[in-house]
Amino acid sequence: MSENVTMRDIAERLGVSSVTVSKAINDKEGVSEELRKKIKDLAAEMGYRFNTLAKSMKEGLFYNIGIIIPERFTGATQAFYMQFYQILNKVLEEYDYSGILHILSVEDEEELVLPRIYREKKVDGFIILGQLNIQYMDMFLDTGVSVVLLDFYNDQPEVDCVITDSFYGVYDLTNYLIKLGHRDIAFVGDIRATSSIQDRFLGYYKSMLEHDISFPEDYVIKDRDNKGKYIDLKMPAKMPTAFVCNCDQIAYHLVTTLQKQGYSVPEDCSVVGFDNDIFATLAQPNLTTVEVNMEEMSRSAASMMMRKIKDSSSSHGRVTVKGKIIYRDSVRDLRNI
Amino acid sequence: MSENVTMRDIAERLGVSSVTVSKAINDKEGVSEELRKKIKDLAAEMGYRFNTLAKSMKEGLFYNIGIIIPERFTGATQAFYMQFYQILNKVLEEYDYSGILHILSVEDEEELVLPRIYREKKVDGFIILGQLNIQYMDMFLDTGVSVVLLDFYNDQPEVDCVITDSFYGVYDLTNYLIKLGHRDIAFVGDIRATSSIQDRFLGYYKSMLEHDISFPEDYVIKDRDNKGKYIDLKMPAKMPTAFVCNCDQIAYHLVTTLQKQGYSVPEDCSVVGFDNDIFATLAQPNLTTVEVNMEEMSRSAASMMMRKIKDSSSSHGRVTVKGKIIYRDSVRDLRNI
DNA sequence: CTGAAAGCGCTTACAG
DNA sequence: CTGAAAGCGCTTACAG
Repeated sequence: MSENVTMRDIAERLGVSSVTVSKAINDKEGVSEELRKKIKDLAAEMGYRFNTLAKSMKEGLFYNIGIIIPERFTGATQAFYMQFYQILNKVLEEYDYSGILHILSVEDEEELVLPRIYREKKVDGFIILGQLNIQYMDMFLDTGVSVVLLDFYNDQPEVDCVITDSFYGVYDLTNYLIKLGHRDIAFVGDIRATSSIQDRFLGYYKSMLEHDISFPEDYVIKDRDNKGKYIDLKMPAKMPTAFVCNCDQIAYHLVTTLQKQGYSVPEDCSVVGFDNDIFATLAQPNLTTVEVNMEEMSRSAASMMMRKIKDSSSSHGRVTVKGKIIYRDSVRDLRNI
Repeated sequence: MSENVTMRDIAERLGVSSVTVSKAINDKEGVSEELRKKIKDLAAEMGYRFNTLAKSMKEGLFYNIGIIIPERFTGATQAFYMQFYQILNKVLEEYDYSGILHILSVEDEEELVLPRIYREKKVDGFIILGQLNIQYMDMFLDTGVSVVLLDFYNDQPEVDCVITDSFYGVYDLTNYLIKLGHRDIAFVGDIRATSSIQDRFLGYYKSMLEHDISFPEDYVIKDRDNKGKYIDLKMPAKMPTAFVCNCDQIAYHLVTTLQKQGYSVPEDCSVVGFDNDIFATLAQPNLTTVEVNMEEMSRSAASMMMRKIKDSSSSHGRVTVKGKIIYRDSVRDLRNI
């Protein structure tokens, strides 16, 4: 039914011009209310569907945003970024935009291959979700397309990005542990892997410094190899009373590992995570963690992007969105013992 | 750099027509190899990017497929369909198509609101990933757009869909349990919830029938309420030696529940799942399960869709893709006891 | 092998 | 309030 009805078809049936139909349907002025209603009614009756493409052609706008996620951050066990994408997509809908996903394969990232949606001009800009290697980033920025980085940043302060407040998130969380009487606190994460893990470590470090607590070198526990693959966690010589993990997934692994070694959580060791993703509630006990506010971050990124599309010279720099500590059952209060 | 280079720009610089440029760039005949090379080189030099929109306008093709997932099947704990989407998207790329995700909200599904990408004609067809309510389905099919159902089907045999072979998958799995000496085997799943759960139940039932094993009524254990929310599992009066679960997620919950009640898996009870998703390896012990072949299913769905786009009268009906049993550690061999 | 003309379905800017 | 003309960047069908 209703194969390809155009504005012209409606115009002809009503004996008006297609310009008038366009004005009526787009709620622009220059049409009497009476005619507008007649046109809209007929459009509905004829099963008219607006053709965004034709509008795009005129305006040079595509009403699509490319969303790039490096393959490394996807896969069966990594739902975090896909969930992020989902929320981002919903927010873009509110601007009448679609988010076209592009998973950047490991090879394409290494060989600096730009995504097809770039080469074929299908999008007005790109939101990059998850840290890319530096050369790829540089190439991308060189093309001059509108780019917003989401959940990471690079060393150029003028590049627009939206990040979660890793630093203060972990800082607050570590302060909380210290307030509950913990002193022997370890950090789990490869502090060279990504800028956000680094910031989380620095938040932990600041809290420790402020409370004048020193810690041995083996209290910084590496959790992945150079390829980002998780490795076995090496416990410190002196067992800490609490572990600050750079993400919930590794916290989940840590809890399992500890329990296998005969430790109880939180009785023997407390564990906190970051992200509030599926692993936070999968872990037994459920994890105290920092919730990443994906919705708010998506809103920031989307509105940044919209401004950039309208004015490509607009620049916003780094925007930080605060997370929220979610208190659950993985931390023990050491004060009244 | 290179703001909006068009074929005409290239043509003017070379003193040829844009028709020739078009032919050269699209590798169509009618251009000398020499000229073709010159044109391609200049295109690269000028940073030319092909404008798919203009082509779309001429052809009436959008080179996008809408992928609809009901909101119910998404969320932090349900990575399965998002993973499916990801694979589907990659397969569509091979056809130079993009998959535009649309999460269908619960309200839109109930109020029969068609997605914006339908109303604004941004796609050539829809792949629906996950069972929708009947009225919505009917409305969708009534519009006449190309639709392929993925991972479910309805009662109209002429509607194209690609499903995993639930029936034989569970049938094989149950046979396997019986071969290992199990006789008291329960099924976990609401057999009215979706057609695939029903088929899984029937596969179980067929295997039981064939082996002439009867089972009490409470061996069919409901796992969710009418809204699809998981509920507490009610154990049968007589404890089975094995449970066949309709999916890995519920199998994971079952394992946890059993362990809390003091049962060991697989020593006291064996448990098998379906899907081979994240929950299969999250469960301790890891689950024996049926792997859904998302890649093969995506390929079928994509190629079906491509044929429908070329010839809207083409029809393929129900296509079944076989899964594979993945043997892990959640089943006990009862034979030599 | 090469290209002039027409058109895909809209919108913008202008004239009446 | 209403509409004729031109154009967005391509491609198709045809002529030379």
